[in-house]
Amino acid sequence: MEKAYSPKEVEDRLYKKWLDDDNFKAVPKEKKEAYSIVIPPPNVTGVLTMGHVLNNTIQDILARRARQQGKSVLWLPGTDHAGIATQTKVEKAIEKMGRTRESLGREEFHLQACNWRDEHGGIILNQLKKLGCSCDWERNVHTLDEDYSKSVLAAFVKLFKKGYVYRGQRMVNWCPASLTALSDEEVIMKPQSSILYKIKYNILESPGAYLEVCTTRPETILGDVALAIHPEDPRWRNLEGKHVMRPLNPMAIPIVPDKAVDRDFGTGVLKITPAHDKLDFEISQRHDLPIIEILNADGTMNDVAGIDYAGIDRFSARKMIRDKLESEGLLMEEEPYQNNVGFSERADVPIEPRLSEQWFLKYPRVEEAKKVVKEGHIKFFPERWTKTYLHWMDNIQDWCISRQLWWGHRIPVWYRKGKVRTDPENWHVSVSGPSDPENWEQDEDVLDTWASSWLWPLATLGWPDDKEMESKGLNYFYPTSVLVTGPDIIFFWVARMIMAGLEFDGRSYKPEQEIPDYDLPERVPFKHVYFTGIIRDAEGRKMSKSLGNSPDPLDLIDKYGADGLRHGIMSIAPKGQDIRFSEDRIQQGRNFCNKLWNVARFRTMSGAIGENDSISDILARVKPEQIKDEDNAILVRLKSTIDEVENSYQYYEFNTVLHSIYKFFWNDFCDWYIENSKNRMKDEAEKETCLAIQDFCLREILLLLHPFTPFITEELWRLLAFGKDESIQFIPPTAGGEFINILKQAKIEIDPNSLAEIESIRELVTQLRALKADRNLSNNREVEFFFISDETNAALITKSEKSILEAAGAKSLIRIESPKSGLPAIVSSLGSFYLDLASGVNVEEETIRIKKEIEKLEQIIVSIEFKLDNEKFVSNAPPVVVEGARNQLVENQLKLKEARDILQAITEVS
RNA sequence: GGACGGCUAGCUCAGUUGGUUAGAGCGACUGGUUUACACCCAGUAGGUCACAGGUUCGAGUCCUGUGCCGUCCACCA
Repeated sequence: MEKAYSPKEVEDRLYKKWLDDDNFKAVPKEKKEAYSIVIPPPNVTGVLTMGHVLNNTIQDILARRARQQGKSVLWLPGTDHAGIATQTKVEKAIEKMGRTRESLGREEFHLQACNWRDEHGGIILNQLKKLGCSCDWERNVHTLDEDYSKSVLAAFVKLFKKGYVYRGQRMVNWCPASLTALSDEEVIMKPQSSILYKIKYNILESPGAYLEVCTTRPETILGDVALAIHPEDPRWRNLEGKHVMRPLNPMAIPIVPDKAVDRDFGTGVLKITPAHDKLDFEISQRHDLPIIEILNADGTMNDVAGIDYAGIDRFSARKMIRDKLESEGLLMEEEPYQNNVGFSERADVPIEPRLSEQWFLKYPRVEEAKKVVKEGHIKFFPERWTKTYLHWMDNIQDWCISRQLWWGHRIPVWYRKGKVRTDPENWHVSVSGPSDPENWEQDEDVLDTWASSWLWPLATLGWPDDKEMESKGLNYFYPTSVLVTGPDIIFFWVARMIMAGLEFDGRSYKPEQEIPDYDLPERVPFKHVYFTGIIRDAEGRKMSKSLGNSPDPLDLIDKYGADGLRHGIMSIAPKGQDIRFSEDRIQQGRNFCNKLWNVARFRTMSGAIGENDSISDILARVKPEQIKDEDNAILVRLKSTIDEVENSYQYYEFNTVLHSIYKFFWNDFCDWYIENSKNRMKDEAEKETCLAIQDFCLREILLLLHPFTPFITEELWRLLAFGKDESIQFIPPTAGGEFINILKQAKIEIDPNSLAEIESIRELVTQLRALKADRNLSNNREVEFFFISDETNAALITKSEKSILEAAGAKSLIRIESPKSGLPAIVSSLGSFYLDLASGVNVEEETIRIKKEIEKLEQIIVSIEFKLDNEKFVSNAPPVVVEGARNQLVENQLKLKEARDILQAITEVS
């Protein structure tokens, strides 16, 4: 074995072997419990980010843990076509070749996009393999696959037939860069520094009189059709029914009363531009006002805006209009103003509210979707996200599902050629299209990407095709066990999947029919949702490509190994809290692997590997009469570690799981047990038992660690010959509940008291080491200690003498009756210990040291006495606590006495 | 405006139902290569648990309020 662990070769070799052996293949087996996870599909053309690393490491841990526990595991991988994002990328690529989307035409563009996807796509899947992800790759699904597309269209058709899908002219969020409508969720509000302009509108009926109107968007004056005032605002009592002159493209427009106007904002007068503002549109509907569009789809002004502005970008036009208003004396005032402007999530440009003809979805099963989460058929981890979820569900709005893109699932609606499209009489809606296609033309739009991914758990398992569902095991694997995702897509994806899951599962309920309670748990798409934290950089900023603050995970794998990366990221991933990334932690992950490697290396150097095939083989090598306190203690700690791990998994507390294992492995096993065994193994009689206990612990450590660091654990599993040809992947760690029994079968009784004894020995050793280190004697192994203690402790010290001498680095421990004068000393729970110093002690320093100790002890004693003197404490606190306090008092009083004796002994010298 | 989260050692964070003297890793400092590991070992220093009240025998932990940081939702032109 090499001195340092080198992951590269091991990882590539083992991953290939796992694939060759079909270890990740999901097979429905009626007798086994199913465990299933569907991957949150990454963008097909995306590359791995730290967010993916976290998210997928968690899924892999869960999948591997389940596999160890003998469950039949499905981890289903796949990718998302990511409509806008991918189309934008492809358009840019085409642009470089001097072409445009339009010049290619729809079919050619689609072909190009597929080529581009096939070329750049799938990179991320290979990156996941590097990370060690145990997905069933044969089941890989892409949202634009033929079967998946059929599911998407089928869902649309079903919802249409139930009346949940409708077409209509509505105010939508329009992205002038991508030239498509967006859902509300795709709009991000950003605070902006704008200018609030106060503009003069002359009142026609009262010459000389005027109203002042505030706006941040003076260019929309061109589309004004009215001014609105609050009907109960006393300032404008006489204005109802009068008119003002529109300051640009002059025309008389009415003043209308509407309660939607906020009297307290600005001047209390609102200009109405129905075509370009949501509220204005609603007001215009109430007052039967005309709608004047002044913008083109791409955000430039149109012909209606007038010859001066046509074709000019909205922001340039704003400046021109501001100047024009000023020159005409209509600009009363302008002041800097902070307001929120909606931006397109993808294109990052201000969106335009725009009136357009779109497809909308009224969400199905909203009430049931709330119920399943409220009643715990779906559990969120951490639980607090349920509140966010329910709040959104309570305020749910219809979903604009059509996109004016070419990359996606084309809406399965056909219109009769030459007829009015708005009349449903002329529609054909089906998955396969009309039988006489020559008489029809298909809707040009595609569906929102989320309107395909909301079917992910169902469609990847073959829904709605009976044969597919059968072969893919929908009945067996659905509902999936857990969904692991970020809270940022709780509305985009999680909520929608829940509704889709409840609506479609093969059985049919009419829309008005409630799903019976007993059926709800069977229809949810997943039972648990684990929300990860968001990974931030050292400054706390969200990692993003544009900031360039995200490290490339492959570089990290290269430097630290996949196991190191996984270990590092999991050690800093608290439950649902944002994560501040630092490469140091990944380095620690690598260091951990190296430590593991070396302890195994030490094991192979300590003696031949014996029968290690199974627990009983290992334990058969133990000679019960050779079991020492150290063995007892490490076994007790191993048991409690297993218990802690089992418990933490219940709550998805991965960093706690890892921390428990880490502490046991590093602090207890390596730093104490192994160090101690070096001495013990010199004795041939003890050696065999000691090695067997080492092997038993190592075996369990590897098993516990395997989900986190799969490669190195598998490698060592083979090197240490645990299980002849069997992979570690399918072996469960010893269950906490079985632990004692398994030892009993090997005739090993573990003594729980030994742990406390060993702990006090370890504590003593630490104090003795410090006693030496403070006098610059760390390296001197020839020192002698004198000690004073009672019979019980003296017996314990004698029993462990060899360990103590070895660990503390000393020649002898000599029991004495009374304090030694002139020697530095410490007070431990096992008695007071004096360091025999040949050269004289620095009395002054020693005095300060021991006085400090005395002071500390006195403080402790005072606080305990104070507590015990309080009758309310004695009568109210649980007896265990009171008893504990009394014991402490006695113990510390004893220590205090010893400390005072030491002080006296020192001062006697001087 | 509403909701949620965070504030504990220089840094990053643990601290599960209130109960010993508040912990870990990193960093700092001191000392160490006797054959597992310097990606290591031993030791030291470092904390008014954001602040103010309250409940309690007892509060980092529960309650109320305040401040700062962050996220989400809504949005007034």
